[in-house]
Amino acid sequence: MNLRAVKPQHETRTRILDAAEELFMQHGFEGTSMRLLTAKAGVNLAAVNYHFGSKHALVEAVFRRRLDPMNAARLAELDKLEAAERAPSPESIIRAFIAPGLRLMEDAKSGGRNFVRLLGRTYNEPNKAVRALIGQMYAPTMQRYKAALERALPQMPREELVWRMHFMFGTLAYTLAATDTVQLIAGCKPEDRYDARLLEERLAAFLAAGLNAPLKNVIRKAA
Amino acid sequence: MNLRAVKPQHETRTRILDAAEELFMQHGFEGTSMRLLTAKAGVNLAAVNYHFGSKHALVEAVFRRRLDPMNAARLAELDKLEAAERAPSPESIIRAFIAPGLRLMEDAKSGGRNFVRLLGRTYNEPNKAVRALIGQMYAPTMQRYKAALERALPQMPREELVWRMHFMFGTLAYTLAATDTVQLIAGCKPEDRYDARLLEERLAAFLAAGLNAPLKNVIRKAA
DNA sequence: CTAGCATTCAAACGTTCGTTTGAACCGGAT
DNA sequence: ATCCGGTTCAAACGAACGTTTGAATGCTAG
Repeated sequence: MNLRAVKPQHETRTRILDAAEELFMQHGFEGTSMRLLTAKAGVNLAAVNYHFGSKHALVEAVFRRRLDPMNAARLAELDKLEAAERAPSPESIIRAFIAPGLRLMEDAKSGGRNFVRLLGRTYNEPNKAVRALIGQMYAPTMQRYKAALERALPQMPREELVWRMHFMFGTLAYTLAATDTVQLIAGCKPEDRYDARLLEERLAAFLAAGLNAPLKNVIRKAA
Repeated sequence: MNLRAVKPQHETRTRILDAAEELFMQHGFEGTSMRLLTAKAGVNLAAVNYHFGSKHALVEAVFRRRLDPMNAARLAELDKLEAAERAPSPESIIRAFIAPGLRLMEDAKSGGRNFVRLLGRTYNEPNKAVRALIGQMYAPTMQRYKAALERALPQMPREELVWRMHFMFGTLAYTLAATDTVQLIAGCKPEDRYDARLLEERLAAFLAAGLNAPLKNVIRKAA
């Protein structure tokens, strides 16, 4: 009954998702028309509505395909970390969070890099529905990491920690998006742009230092 | 001859710019139609094309109105700093850079806050023309700050500095955009959300620590 | 008072958008 | 051979888009 199902099952779906990933990254959601998208995917114009129902549902599917495994990986890394040591350092927690994203970035062939850049962009997406979608997909992961960091930094005021997590999130988002705006300051070797190992070292060093920054004026004024 | 020019000169232009600032922030460029925009501004549909020429030219004008003075302020602050002390600290340079943006954020009445959030979003704007526009507006400022930081951190490899500036830029952009995505980690007192003094302390502490992070593994691997 | 100019206005332009439709197509089961 | 559910296809839908047009309007200068 499902001999066909083995090979080309949902092949059209996949082709659409891949094309959408790339085009959404390049032109944004509203900037990508169904005609351009279906042409790139090599499928009929009506295929998106047939397989996904609507353009918005396609957007949701694009994120769900990658984001669910990615957040699962983040939680798994944190589980592993907390099982290994009783009190993981802030830096190791940071690494657990950023590693899955960077891993996806290295994967250029299957489109992971496209998705990572798309994701970086979408943190600042104007469209409310899209932002809400991302927010609810991230919520469980963020809660667990927040709790882990609170345990790792018991002396830090909760409010300050929230802000520093916010800052970290911004750094990661902007770095992953890695638009050509980077050229503003330019000067890095292009071949290093996508070296995830190197980037992880750089990010982890920067973020860990920022997260552990002395509290100085902050404490007094926040009180 | 220009009695009219004194009071309502270009009043329509200003109304359009203000409305565009707010709507672009809320819905993005492509998500904001001319009809919605002109309705909000209380002007005729054709007014945008009459006064600005096209929608894209309006986008450019929106940025130019705020960005040119803001970058001028950044350069002025750096001038003042370098005149006052022979070797300004990295943190003081950071403060000089972020202060003009934060100052704009405090100004809720004249729409400065709208613009700051719009700007934060636009660093990751998919539209190539818009990104190029922003890039060229920022280029001179970035060059001067890069040079200043190189002088303040002579021991840091140029390439590493570029990355850390990149990280800083991301943090700032994300923080200014301050979408409701912040709610992800939530927990901060709402009234503090727009306290620029407090936010400057938090940002400066975080960024200075990140910028000064120990080089550790980075140096070896980058070499 | 009137001629001239910048501005505003309602209406329409042609294009492109996301979506829908109904027929055509294709294996596998009856 | 026949039917059938799942899928693809060309064509069309109405709506919304950015822009253009040409007449109306209001002010200023002569």
